[in-house]
Amino acid sequence: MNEVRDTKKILPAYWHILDAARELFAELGYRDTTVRLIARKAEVNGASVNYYFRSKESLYETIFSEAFEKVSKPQMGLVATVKDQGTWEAALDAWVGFMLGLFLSEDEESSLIRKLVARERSMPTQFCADLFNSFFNPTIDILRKLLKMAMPDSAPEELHAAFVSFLGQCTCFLNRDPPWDKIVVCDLVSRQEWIELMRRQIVGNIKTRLSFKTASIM
Amino acid sequence: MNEVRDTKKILPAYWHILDAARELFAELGYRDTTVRLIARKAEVNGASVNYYFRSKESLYETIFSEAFEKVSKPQMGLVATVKDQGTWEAALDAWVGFMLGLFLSEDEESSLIRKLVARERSMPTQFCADLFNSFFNPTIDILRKLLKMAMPDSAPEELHAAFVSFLGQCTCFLNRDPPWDKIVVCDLVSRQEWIELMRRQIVGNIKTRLSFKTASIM
DNA sequence: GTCTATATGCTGATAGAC
DNA sequence: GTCTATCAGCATATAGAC
Repeated sequence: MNEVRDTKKILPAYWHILDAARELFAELGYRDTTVRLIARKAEVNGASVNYYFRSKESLYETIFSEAFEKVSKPQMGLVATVKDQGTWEAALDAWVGFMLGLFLSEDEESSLIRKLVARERSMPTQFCADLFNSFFNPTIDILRKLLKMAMPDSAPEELHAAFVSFLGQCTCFLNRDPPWDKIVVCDLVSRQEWIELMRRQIVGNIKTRLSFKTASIM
Repeated sequence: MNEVRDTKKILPAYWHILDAARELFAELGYRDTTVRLIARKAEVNGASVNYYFRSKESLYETIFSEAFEKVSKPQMGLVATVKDQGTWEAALDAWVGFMLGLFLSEDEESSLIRKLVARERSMPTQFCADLFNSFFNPTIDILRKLLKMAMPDSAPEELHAAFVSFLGQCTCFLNRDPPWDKIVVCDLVSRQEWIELMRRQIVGNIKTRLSFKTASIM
């Protein structure tokens, strides 16, 4: 930790570049972010970017892996929830809450993740495979398991339909460039209340359907 | 009609450019599609592209408006369904079926629309506003009306949550660049069966919830 | 109408002075 | 470590020969 702080004092340019690049890659995507733009925003010389980071590509990789390294920890907590809890309901609540928190929160870390995932979804770079292996696949595998617990007697294609339904409702918050932001966010309530409302909406769908089924049998 | 065919004979280069550009814009997006690529694919000289179409931008506009002009007609049919039908159920079925058909069908016309919308959602061009005015806003306004009919006593934010839920489940099929395609499509059934399955999944959610509510009151 | 040649500008990256 | 100057490459677009 002290190491990091010391380096910040010794190499301010390095950190300025990293901060500027993070913001620009998130805002404009890999393609439209130029080395010159990064240098100007970081208030350093253009050549410094390639001096500290070998290339634009390697700079992106640094920012990319750093961002998803942070998020893999709370996600592992979700796996624990599944194992400890006998029922799927609480775990499903936690899973949807985790995803909505990641894609709807406004804090810097969540916003960065959301924007990077959104960019990789519509214009994948060579690092998209890493995103899948280290973050996305493990996360959605949890959802698959939970749905299998919730709907043990359903056909594979029905399980998959429920899976896509959940995923679609969570990932629709990824793209929020204007004018699309007007559609998926809600000005009527606070952001935190909106997350809660959507969580109840998404999880409520399956809960109601399953309890309805059970009620019909009885 | 004969006019068009005659022009195709007289100006084959014009149509070759249009065909090549349509495919490339859909596949690579506006930014990554270059005039040189279009010319090479159309097997014409590079200067011809700017000769027939004033600029790359104006060529994109031609393809863009042409694509969404075609799709506005069946969408108007949906408005008629809402007015004729006393109930919201059939109209909601039709609405979701229309969206899924547009975003999950493999025919050229649907694929083009889907890819253009996907590109405009993640990296909007100056024509994104047109897309909203002529196609997207009218279409989702129908959904808003239908949900208001289905849930007349719900609070505005609850209506909006249901709205986002529907939209999310339909729009998750927009981005299908590998490896994301593996997630939202289903190899277990035919594409047409998958559309039907998802339609029942999406509409079934709200139907069950509402009938459950009604059953609880009784 | 179709071609070659070229203008102009931006990209990532680097060589070499200080 | 930081700067200026510059490279090679590709972008859109156009002028002018044929």
